Amino acid sequence: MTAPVNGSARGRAPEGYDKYAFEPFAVTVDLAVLTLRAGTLHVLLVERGHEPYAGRWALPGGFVLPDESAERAARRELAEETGLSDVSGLHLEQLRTYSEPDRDPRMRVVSVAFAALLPHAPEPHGGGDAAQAQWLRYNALGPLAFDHDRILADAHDRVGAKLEYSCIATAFCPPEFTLGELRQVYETVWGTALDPPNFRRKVLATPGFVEPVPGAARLTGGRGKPAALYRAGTADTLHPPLLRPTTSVSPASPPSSPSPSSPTPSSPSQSPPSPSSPEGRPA
Amino acid sequence: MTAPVNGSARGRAPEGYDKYAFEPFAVTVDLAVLTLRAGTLHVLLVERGHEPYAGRWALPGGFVLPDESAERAARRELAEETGLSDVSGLHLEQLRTYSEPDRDPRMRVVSVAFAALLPHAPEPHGGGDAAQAQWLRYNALGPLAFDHDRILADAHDRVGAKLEYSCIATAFCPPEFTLGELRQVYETVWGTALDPPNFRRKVLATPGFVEPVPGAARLTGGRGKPAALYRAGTADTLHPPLLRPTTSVSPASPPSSPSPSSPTPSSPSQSPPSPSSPEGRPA
DNA sequence: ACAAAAGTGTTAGCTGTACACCCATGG
DNA sequence: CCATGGGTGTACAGCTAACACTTTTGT
Repeated sequence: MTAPVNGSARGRAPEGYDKYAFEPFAVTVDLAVLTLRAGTLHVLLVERGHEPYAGRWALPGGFVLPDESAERAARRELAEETGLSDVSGLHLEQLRTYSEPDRDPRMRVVSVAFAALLPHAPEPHGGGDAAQAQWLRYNALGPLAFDHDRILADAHDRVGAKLEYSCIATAFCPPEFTLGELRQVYETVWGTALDPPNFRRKVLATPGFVEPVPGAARLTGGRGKPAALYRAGTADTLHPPLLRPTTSVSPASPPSSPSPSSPTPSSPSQSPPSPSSPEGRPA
Repeated sequence: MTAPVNGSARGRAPEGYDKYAFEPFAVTVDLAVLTLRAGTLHVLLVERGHEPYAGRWALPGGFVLPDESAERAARRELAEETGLSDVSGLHLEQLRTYSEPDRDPRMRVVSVAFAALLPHAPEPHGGGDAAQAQWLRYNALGPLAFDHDRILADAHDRVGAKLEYSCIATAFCPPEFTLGELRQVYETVWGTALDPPNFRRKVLATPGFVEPVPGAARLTGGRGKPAALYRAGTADTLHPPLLRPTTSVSPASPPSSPSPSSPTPSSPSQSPPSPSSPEGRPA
């Protein structure tokens, strides 16, 4: 049901029932804003200036206003926090809703969490207010405020899982990018090295994943042969999926990371690997 | 942020701010309770007795109470609606949260949707109240109340996707089941026929998916050779995944259903195939 | 005896993986 | 001219898909 049909109110479903009959719930959004800076995963965090958790880092977010959906609220907050003008094209994904009664000691706060993926990282808004916002390395985080550790870990899991079977990797890339940059997205989020030739073939074999920039455009990231440029395609799903390596070891096997690039996808204060989260294709 | 740090309230984050400063939000849960009856997918629905949408079928659900999480509320509602005594072992999965401001004409209702998977279908509670609850065939539904069509379609997508890479199929089966019954879960939800020998091998090759019931137990579903019985294993992920057939046709290709069993997985009044939903591994 | 479902075996074709190799550029 | 990264080719392992075939029951 959508409204007044629950255990006690069942069947009495009034027309204009008392809106204030129940203890009020605050509905907020929390954003896990992820980007790649210098080849490592970064998260946008704000420093809390007040109790509870004064001085701790927390995910940006805020109240859902009376006339907007959670998605709209998330996009508005994203624009405010990052200072970006057009947030409309950015990838925003609803993670899940966190509703434990004691997650905020002050009152009942139900929070709809989102993951946002940004191409390049503009310096955060640093709005005139007290709270400072900053990009921090995902791998070097202390415990966050509230249950934001768990939310962030869930966001990382979800993004990692979606890389396997969707095209969201391009959401981390600028409008034009090389296949090497695209591969770095996978390697950074997964914390594993990928075989460049095979990665290239996989991506190009998927119809709408990327499309070449026709002009013999090229660009260099330093030394080496100039790479061709690509734009994000129209497809949003990957067939067949691009599975993580290290996979297929069925029995127990801790996250042995034979990756030479990133040390380990160690989450900040990673709550359990969240096999219980409502998504997150393990692998 | 979890509470008072949003655009306008940023930085002022008071200790005991006015709980009633905002228009109140009602927080509810909606349940898409799925089960298999006679080889077809069924959904638990309640008939609305009042406006809006009087006479229409709707998903069961209700308010989240002040001291419980959405998950707890969902499980409580599930117990109430199905009349089952121990709902603790049943598979419950948070889908996503629906928060469009106009989704309920009476007031602002934010609803956390869940999908529940039941093994066998007890006749619904049919509690003494006015609203009657009933199992209805998923393929023969008229438009539901509110945005419940979309929620139900999202639930179906999610369950279909999770069958590919998780072991939730056993959640539809009784404690002991045959591999034929397990295969029927896949065939019914996906609307496609699977090759029994290959399905068998896939399942048995996955370590923790199912485990044989040691006693030379067997059971018959009618004619044919008696089948061995299995119990659900401890694993919750499938490696490698059990992908849907009809897959791998990359370009446009409407849901051509070459399935001899189910006619088509046609959703009730299926909103767009929801490539936009926050999960749902297409295929 | 026949139909139906369980279960075993076998094989052709595809895909992923690993790795060798060539190309173009900066230092 | 060497290191570095882009890009191509190729061969082997493993898996999937398709289907033939045997087993065991009910009618």
